Amino acid sequence: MSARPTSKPRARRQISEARPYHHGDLRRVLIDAALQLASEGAEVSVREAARRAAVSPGAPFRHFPNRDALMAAAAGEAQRRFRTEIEAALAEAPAADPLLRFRAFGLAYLRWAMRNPAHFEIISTGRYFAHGSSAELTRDNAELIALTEQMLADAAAQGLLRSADLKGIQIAGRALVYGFARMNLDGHFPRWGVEEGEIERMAEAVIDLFIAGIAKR
Amino acid sequence: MSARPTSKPRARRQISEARPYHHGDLRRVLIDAALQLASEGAEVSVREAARRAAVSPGAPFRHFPNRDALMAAAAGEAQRRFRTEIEAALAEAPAADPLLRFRAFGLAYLRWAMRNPAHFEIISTGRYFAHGSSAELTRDNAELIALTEQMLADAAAQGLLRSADLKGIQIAGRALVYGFARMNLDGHFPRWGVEEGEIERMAEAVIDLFIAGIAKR
DNA sequence: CCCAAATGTAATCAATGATTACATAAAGAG
DNA sequence: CTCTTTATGTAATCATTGATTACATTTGGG
Repeated sequence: MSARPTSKPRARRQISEARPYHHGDLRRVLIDAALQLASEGAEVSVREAARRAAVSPGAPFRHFPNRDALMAAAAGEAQRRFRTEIEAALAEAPAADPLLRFRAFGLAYLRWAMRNPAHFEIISTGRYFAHGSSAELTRDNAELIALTEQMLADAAAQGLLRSADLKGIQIAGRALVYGFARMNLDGHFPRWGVEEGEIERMAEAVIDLFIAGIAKR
Repeated sequence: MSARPTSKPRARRQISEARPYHHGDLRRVLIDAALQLASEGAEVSVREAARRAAVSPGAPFRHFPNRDALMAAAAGEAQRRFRTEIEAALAEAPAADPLLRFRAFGLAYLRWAMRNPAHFEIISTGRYFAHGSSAELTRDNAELIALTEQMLADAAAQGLLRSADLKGIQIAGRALVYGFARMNLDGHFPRWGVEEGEIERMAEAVIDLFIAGIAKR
């Protein structure tokens, strides 16, 4: 799947021409263009992606059956980056304290969402493609959720939690970070956008407030 | 073009003809059509709204300079209904207990959002129109926020809160309900959609969990 | 009564998602 | 190496949509 049989360029006609007939890896370039467009705040259109790839308007449809499929692929790529960042943060968090790990998860989540709002929107919104359409994305997301469930279960086992309603805590936690991230990209933090660090500090405060709320003391 | 219509029925011109040249109140009808379309899950297009109003595709632009303006007007209408419901709920809540009022606010918020997801999206998303474009909507929203701030301030004054970080609590509360509402309409509650009451019960549980988290005990 | 403003229609444009017929490059069989 | 097959890109085209412009009709004030 991943390894293309990198063939040796036997016919090197493309060097002489400014634009060879066959694009190197159009699929990847289109995905990157879509992510790029999204992060510029622009409408993501198939044609504009094709334009950026210097390719005809119909070419993308050789790689994606429709616009949604392109967006789903872009979402998959974004999700992969998101997950990488989460896991990196968890790798640095102390293995012993589930609540600290929970906190690290939430911080990494919000930090990525603050810094890549358009990518976060593509992943989360279900507006670009039907959410069930990408099995990979669904599975990937389910694994992240399972991670947090495990942390909460560990915390409960260690007697760190005030309430036994783990499901409720988990939903509330998800809603909290999701809501904060979406409020940011939906423009509900009007004046905070100016100073960059302010919003991330607020995110940290909100997460700490939540953890303090669920922790036994 | 033989018989001229009757002399001067000031307000009742549309009764005789099947479709009079002038629509009764096209502006209102277009707004309703837009809301109707949204709640059907369809794409809201100016043309479709015009189609539903049995009017030419260009007619809406006599009432709204562009699509965004129509959506902003629809959002204004939706927000009015939202606020009406919130205030009705607050009117029934006990005046003395700020935390109970806070809870009633959250419940009414989520209940409305669960039952009118498309309307909630139009209000919140900033995707149909620039959020600052409708001063009325901005002011209206600010007043609702001020309401919750007042409740929290009252609660703090009565010594009901565990933390003194009112701003943090307020943002967290907003993020919580906003996130829950958006998770619902973004399709993050996959299997819950089937049974109607389940999701509202979960909403209540989440709100209670939050209130328990911020309350002194 | 008449005219000006408001409001609707018809025609038209540019952009977009999508499809189809055709062109060209790449890969493999012989 | 040559020939065929398949993957991939182009060109042309279509329907839909937001938007604009010229024109038509109604309404209401002077």
